[in-house]
Amino acid sequence: MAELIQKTRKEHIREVAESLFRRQGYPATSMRQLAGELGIEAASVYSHIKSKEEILRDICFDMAKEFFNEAEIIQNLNMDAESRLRAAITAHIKVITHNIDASAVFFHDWRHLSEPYINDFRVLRMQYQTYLRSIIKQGILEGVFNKSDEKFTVLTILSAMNWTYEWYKPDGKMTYQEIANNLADILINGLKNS
Amino acid sequence: MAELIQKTRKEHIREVAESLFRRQGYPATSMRQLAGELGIEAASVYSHIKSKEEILRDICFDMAKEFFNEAEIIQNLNMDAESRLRAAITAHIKVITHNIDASAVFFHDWRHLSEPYINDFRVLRMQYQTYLRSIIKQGILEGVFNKSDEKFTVLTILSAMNWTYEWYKPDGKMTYQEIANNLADILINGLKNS
DNA sequence: CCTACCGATCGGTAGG
DNA sequence: CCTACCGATCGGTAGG
Repeated sequence: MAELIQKTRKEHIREVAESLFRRQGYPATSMRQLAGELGIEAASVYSHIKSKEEILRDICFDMAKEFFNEAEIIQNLNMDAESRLRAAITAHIKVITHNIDASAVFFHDWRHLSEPYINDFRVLRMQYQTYLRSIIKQGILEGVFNKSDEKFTVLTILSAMNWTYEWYKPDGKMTYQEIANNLADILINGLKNS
Repeated sequence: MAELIQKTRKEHIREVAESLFRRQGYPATSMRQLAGELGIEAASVYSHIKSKEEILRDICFDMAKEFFNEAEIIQNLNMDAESRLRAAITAHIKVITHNIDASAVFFHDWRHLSEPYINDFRVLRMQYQTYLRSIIKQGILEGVFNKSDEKFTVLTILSAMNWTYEWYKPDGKMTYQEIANNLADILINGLKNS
């Protein structure tokens, strides 16, 4: 029971932190401000967390986990490259739009992690690029994607997807599926052999 | 002469600040650290600038000016939509890659501007989107781009372009023209009526 | 461009 | 979860 309450409180801290970090960035957000929005004293926050960076760490690595969970599902399905890329884009946009504050922190503030965490983070990033690259490679083998620079292609796909957190509004007129499909239309069409 | 020296020193401060802000972000960079890299005392920096935020302001609005200078040239040329979009992408990538540190600050740290500057900044951003949108509209009128959501299309183009500062290396194997052309190939091909 | 310094605020701890 | 507090550091100023 005590554990249940503590977990809920910690999740609350996490949510408020995500919102503050998103709006102001990690370094510009103080523990006093975080505590203020929670309605407690700054020192009290430390009953639930070890340090300010622990919060950032949790946000960054939990987000990474979300992306990889989706990636693993897609990798284990039997699909042609075009369908797989569309599925990968949809899954990626789903994770971003369903965790919009955490996504902003994930993309912006990972560089404020200290060693060795920042290095672990960079490794995960590379692995995710490798996953996307395998889809592009499959498409080239299938003869459906043109043979442009694979690394550049992956970076372009990531670029187009990752900026979504900057403008996506949960109550906007586009659902995440519509965003993903439009994005997939442009990117897949753009990569196709004509 | 005194003015010339002062101007050079101010530019030096600006360059070092761009590099530090890029690596650490604006809030996480202290004036003492900036002074340290310049080889002077923190208090001495204030002989050349009024405040820390003034440096950020100069970086952000000078970058905006660069983007708009290019945009104005392109708007005044007589071109079909496809060529105009390619020119716009090339110009945009040129500005980013030629000011790689300042670009990172521009995209990351504008939100640490105070009023009224942050609002001015947002207005400029909207104007730039309107400019890109006019190109998309032209393309739809010409029947070369498909009739998808214009706002979304513009945001996608900006997304794909703006992430470049994250991975571009001046000594990498791709020139900025190659990046721009590859990007234009994917985006224009992706937007085309088939 | 420096020394000397300001008030404010930072992340975090001790001890209850 | 609080009071009381720590040493460190912040952006910036006075006065030369």
